Amino acid sequence: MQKLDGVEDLRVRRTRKLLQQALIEGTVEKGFAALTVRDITRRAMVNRSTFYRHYLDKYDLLEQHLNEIYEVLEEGGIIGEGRHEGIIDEGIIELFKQIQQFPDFYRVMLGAQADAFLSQRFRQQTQQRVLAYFHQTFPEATSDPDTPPLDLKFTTVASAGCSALGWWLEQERPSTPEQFAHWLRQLSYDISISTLKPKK
Amino acid sequence: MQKLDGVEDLRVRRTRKLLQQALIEGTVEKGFAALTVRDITRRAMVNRSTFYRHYLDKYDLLEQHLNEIYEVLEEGGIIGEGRHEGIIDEGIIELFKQIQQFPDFYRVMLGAQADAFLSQRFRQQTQQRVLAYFHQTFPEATSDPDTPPLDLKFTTVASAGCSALGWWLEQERPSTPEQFAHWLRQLSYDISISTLKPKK
DNA sequence: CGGAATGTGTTGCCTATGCAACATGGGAGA
DNA sequence: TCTCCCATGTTGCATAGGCAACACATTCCG
Repeated sequence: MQKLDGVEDLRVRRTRKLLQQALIEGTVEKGFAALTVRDITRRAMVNRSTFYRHYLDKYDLLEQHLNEIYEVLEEGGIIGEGRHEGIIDEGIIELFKQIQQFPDFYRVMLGAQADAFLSQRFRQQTQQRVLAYFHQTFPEATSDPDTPPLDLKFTTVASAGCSALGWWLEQERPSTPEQFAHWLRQLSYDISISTLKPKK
Repeated sequence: MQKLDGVEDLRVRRTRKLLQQALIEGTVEKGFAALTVRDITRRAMVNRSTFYRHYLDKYDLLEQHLNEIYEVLEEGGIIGEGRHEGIIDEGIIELFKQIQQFPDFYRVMLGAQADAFLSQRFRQQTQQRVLAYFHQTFPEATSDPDTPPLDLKFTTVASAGCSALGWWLEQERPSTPEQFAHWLRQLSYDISISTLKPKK
């Protein structure tokens, strides 16, 4: 429906935002599994039939919400077009500042009381994106035959990043984004990136 | 437009709620005076022209929001039809529980950094309502000629109640609604109500 | 077992809202 | 002073979304 300009209509953006918000809040309250489409639409003050004009079901809503989150990150130059160092230092710092904009979202995705389904989904997506990002950035990279395969390294980095993020979100007195980015860089750089030879 | 059933349309309720919410948040951020209709509608994700389908201007929005808040309180039996003791103990306790549902609202109305205009408006409205309530509840009440006139007493109670509420909202470790209601009862009861002779 | 209750998807019609354009007015700066 | 800019209100037309009703699947309970 209205693929092209429909996205620009204020009503469309508002409806989708309300539904996504209700998805997160609802998951916090009763968990993703127990959440019905009715619950979501009631909370969002959106008619149930309207839900189906945008999404196939609650899984589709989740999926699209994830995608839009990633788009925000990519537009911010955090993943994707950015410079290579970008993802290591300034990029990660930017990421964390972004995260502080959506605290509920990330808490449900990664925090201590994260929803099981959402958390798994998020990590899967993140792994895929990180893999794609590295393959695009270092298209012909190779690693020493003695070391683990590249994909294993990337996957490990992505997973470690998610877990570290979850830990960070739960700290009482969180360290600064800068400090945390530095730690994360140390943790991940040696695992995988140091052995790469960027083709550029 | 659509006075009767229009109120029931989900879109209408949603739009009004979003605008009222944006009013409060916007006031917190930059103050009521500096807030423009554009600011409000942008934040609420509502078209500016739609704003004027519901409200005359930002003052009208504020006025109607106040009225709806009071309606909620009255529906809850806190003011109005309630028993006389209602407003003194159980009623006040209920009121405070209600208040904890709209923390932002009351903080802007009464808290330490309250907006000057909103705060004044709210106190005015509250005084009027309290006056009307007492006159309706004790239609023929009289007071000792040596003591201050009834209206002065009522006004004082209303004002004191607002200030006490503001104080309560700013406490780090807020006392329970029950405890606070008890204090407030002691403060206000002797001022005015103790000398009344309810007609009913 | 059988029925009541509840959730999921879907459809057609009506309406609230978005959008674009306009006139108006006030404030800031050359 | 004369612009330029921005906020306010207002309007006509296009459309997203509300509502009601439906068929169907499911759970639950006597």
